[in-house]
Amino acid sequence: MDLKNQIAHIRRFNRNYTARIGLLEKHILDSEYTLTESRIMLEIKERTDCTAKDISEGLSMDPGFVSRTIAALIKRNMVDKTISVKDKRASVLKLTEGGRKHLAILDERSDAQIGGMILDLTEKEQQKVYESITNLNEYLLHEEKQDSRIITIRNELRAGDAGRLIMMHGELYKKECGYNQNFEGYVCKTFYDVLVHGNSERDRFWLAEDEAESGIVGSIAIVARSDNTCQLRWLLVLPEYRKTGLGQKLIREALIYAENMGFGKIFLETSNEQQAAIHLYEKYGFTIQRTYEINDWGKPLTGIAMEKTLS
Amino acid sequence: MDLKNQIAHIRRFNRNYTARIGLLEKHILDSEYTLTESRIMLEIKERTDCTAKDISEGLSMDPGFVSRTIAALIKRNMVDKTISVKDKRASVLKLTEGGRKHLAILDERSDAQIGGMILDLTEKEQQKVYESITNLNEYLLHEEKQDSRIITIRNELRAGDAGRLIMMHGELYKKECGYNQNFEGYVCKTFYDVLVHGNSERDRFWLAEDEAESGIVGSIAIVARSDNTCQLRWLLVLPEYRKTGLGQKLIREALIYAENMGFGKIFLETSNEQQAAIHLYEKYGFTIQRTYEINDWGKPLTGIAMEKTLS
DNA sequence: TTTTTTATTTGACTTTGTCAAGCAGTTATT
DNA sequence: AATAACTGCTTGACAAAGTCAAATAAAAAA
Repeated sequence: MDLKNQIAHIRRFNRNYTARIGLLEKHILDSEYTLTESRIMLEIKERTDCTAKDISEGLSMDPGFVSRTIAALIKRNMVDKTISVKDKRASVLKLTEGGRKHLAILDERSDAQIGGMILDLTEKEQQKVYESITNLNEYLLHEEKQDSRIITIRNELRAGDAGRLIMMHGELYKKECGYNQNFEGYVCKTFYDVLVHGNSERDRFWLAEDEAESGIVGSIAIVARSDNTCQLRWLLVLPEYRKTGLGQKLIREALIYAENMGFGKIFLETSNEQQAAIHLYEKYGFTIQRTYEINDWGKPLTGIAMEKTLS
Repeated sequence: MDLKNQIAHIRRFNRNYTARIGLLEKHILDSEYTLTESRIMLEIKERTDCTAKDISEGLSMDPGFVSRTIAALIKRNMVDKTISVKDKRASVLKLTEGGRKHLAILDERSDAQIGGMILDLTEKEQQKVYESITNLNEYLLHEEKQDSRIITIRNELRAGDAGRLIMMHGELYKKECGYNQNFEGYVCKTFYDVLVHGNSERDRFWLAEDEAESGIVGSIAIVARSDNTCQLRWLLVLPEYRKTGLGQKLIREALIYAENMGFGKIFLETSNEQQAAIHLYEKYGFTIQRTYEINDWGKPLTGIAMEKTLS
């Protein structure tokens, strides 16, 4: 991607977007209070213990201008001012009941406008808009991604999921362990086995998805291997989602299911490089049964078979 | 995804982004000419046969104000005005040499600013920014995606590619033909075969990528099946990229490679539902050798084996 | 304590934007 | 063709928004 091209693309977007948003904002905020007054009230509402300085810095306005505008708002009984306890030069600004009411009206109108922009989009398009905005927030504005990610887990395996899980395995194990494409090929085989020769009544997948992003962020599955024995497979959690308890949650779900389905034994296979996972498995009652050599994945590895008796 | 939440997300972005961009713009455009003057000159530059009305509408400014500002620009020799041939009330505005020079300087500065915003991003992040902006352009501003998509074809199969191709096959054939997951499982098997048991010297992949989007948009591969015979596999072009000649290009690349590698015969397998593909294959010299039943993919299909002799 | 810095205010501006009236040319209607 | 309605632009009179410099009083640093 050509840098020059990219810059032009961004600039064009900036011009159009700011024009559009500016117009909307103007249309909405311009009521009996001027745009600037409304913006200042908004700022007061958003900040705790807001001072005049906060506003002039936050909205990059002239301090004198801010001072005057606030004075006018106080006169019109939209804002209250009390001298700060910490610093007797400064005053803490608060909205009055009237100020809050006014903003509530603007809020509603603004919500309606934005709502109108995304209402006729399909769910998928809305998702894309959300993700795009998150990206720009992160990369252009350097805003922290808020941490309140909502992860949902679904059981149904949909078209493309198998491929995506293979892709995730291939990419991740390449990146983190340096495995070669034999490994991805091997994962293909495991999915072939379960999709074509599996037992759809007893096999089950758990796929974790982040509500704010498209795609799978974590997975696990139970595959029946005999009447009494099942295998735990494809435990994977994307790096960004580790240390959140997601891995444990997936294992717990899988174990509960395995017990409920009446399996007496559950086993899994991993390698000596997956120490974090092994500890997790041990925590949930798996013990190492045997080890073996793996030489196909680009470097010598020790395969580890673990097992747990179910009640 | 909660609508209320989404709206709040967008609004927060709007506020921050317009504030940021507005500040940048102000800083840059505010030279010896005021922001408004520069913006008007920009508008004149962008439009062909720009009139005062175009500007007042395009930038949503008061006609009177525009008139005065233009008069000032004319006086300072940045803009020329000639009475329109079509309408003697209106005047066509053009930039003078000086106007163009001035804008060129601003352009450079603006480019530098935007460049600064994306310079310390990784290639992948830049790609994400580009895509995000394209999305917002399309979904929020309803700008047409420009059609000048640049498609590049690479030969190297990277980690995750196999999984992605399986995913694409699974999703697409489900959506377009209603195939079930046995099909995706079957595709897994084919990738297992080539990744683990294939001949990396003779097998080859062509993966088409859109420069402006991440991910693969089309694929094809040659797999050696004997010394003399190879198979054409995984021809796929995403719906949005069809009718662009991409499919043909992929086939041609593959055929040229097959000939150069000294294969005497090339064959492929498809089904009766892939009529468009079959026509393409026939166009490139493939003929139907035999047909057979396929009953595993969710509905009865006729498998079709095609073959072509290579010189 | 003295000096410097900081948060705000005030006065004197300039720039930007708005509104209404008017003029000359264009289009529509009778 | 004559009239009316409309349109693109201009102008005057204002109002709003924003800037700059100086002043004040409290806080922080030397």
